Amino acid sequence: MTTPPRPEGYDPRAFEPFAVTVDLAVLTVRAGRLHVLLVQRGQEPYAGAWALPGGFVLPRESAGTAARRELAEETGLPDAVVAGLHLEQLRTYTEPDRDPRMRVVSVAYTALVPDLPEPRGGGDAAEARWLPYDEVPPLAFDHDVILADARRRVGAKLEYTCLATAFCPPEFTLGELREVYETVWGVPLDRPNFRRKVLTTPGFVEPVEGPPRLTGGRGKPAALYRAGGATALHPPLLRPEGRSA
Amino acid sequence: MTTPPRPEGYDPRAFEPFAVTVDLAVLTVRAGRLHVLLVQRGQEPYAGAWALPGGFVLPRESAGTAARRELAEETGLPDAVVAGLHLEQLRTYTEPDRDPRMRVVSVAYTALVPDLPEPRGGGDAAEARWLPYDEVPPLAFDHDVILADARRRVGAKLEYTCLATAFCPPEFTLGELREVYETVWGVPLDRPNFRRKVLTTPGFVEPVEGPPRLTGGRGKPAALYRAGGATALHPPLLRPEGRSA
DNA sequence: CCTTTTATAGTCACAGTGACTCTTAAGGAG
DNA sequence: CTCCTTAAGAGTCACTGTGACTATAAAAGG
Repeated sequence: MTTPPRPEGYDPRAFEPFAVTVDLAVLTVRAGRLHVLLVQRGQEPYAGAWALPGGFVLPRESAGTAARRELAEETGLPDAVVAGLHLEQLRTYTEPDRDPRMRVVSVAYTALVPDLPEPRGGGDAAEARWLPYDEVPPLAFDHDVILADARRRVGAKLEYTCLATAFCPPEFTLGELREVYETVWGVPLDRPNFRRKVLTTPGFVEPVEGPPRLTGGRGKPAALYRAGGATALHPPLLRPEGRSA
Repeated sequence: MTTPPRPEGYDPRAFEPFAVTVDLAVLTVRAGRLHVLLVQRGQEPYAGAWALPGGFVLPRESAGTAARRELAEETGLPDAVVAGLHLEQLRTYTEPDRDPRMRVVSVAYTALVPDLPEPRGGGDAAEARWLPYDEVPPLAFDHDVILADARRRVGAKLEYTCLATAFCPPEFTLGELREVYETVWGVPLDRPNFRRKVLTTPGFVEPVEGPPRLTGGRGKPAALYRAGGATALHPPLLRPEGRSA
């Protein structure tokens, strides 16, 4: 199955080199649905297919730096947005034949962003678009697997971290925050109970002093909050049932 | 800070190649203390220093395969043990200067094992030994960081998974299982409460039918259990306070 | 005006847990 | 043998957090 090991005198330069790439699963909640940022590939292999944004790590870059650079290049999102977004290493994908061209190891990242302006293509990407998660077509390489892993991870992290605020604009209502949970988990949550839980967890959110209003829709205007200082949720906010959807 | 990006016409082979390695943080509980499997390096750089076991990923190997191979080579642990152990990808370390020789990206794994026979060196490792976690000297490369990350991750995973059984032999007592939690978390747990929690969580452990005894120490002999079918813990078993030790 | 919609307040019962006590079954010392 | 120590295992009680649910407040639209 593999080349026999040569423990002593092993010189990695003697072998065909590895390339290292980053891939990004950028998620957002838009109109009550989970969306993913995808790019349409402009080159072979998989030219024309949709893929996660990403690309090669440069010789003097860390993978995290490369992730932000590639995201900016391929999607044209504003620099301030790219610099400030929550980026988290997900997993590294190393199957020998995952890229038909050569041996490529890819470090995948997950990013959570509030609803953002439409991106534009750039670099290797012919086009960049937000697609609803459940309308995503088969993706290039093993990106379907990466995306599924990212979704599972984000769902789990909502339970025991304050990460949901990363999906919201700087100031948000508890209704918007609840929508994040409902969208990612795919289950409706009880409004009063959700409110109680969030407000009694120290550091999850803090009230914004200004006029307790904001709207455009009907119903009583909601108070505004911003993310608090806490990052972990103790005790966690468990999703109903053991469902992993 | 980095070489300027060259979005189009980028050929990764034109650059100095990356090497890809795996590093393993193998943890066990021995005599009530957390231990780490370390090897003493036989070659430069860091010759003579302690390091996590690991090595280069071969051209036709996945990182997971490489991890098991390197572990077997460098520690001489029995094949059956290496084949059966719980191995989990931790994180990938990509800082450009983490290895003084060349650009090396390392995929780190965490493994949890029951108390095992003393390993022996082999391959690049002059010696292999179990060292108590809090007596670990400064390690080669960025292995201190990897080890600390592994420890934090394992501590967190004990809360919401059944992973603790991976530290135990196939049949174990609830006292041994509790010792795993106490050792990794560094806090004493209430015996009856721990017992109640474990036994009422479906699929965490299942009783072994045989004679409800085993011993060598004093005290009432404990019933034996083996790991159940569950992997997740709902609801989780939270450690006292929000301590992350 | 009434209806609809959403936010916010409050109630009640129950499950899970922390803190604790008590009993049982071994080994060791005398 | 008896008594002491040690650890397993059974059981109690009070409190916290949560799920389910009801009620009120404040907006928009007919």
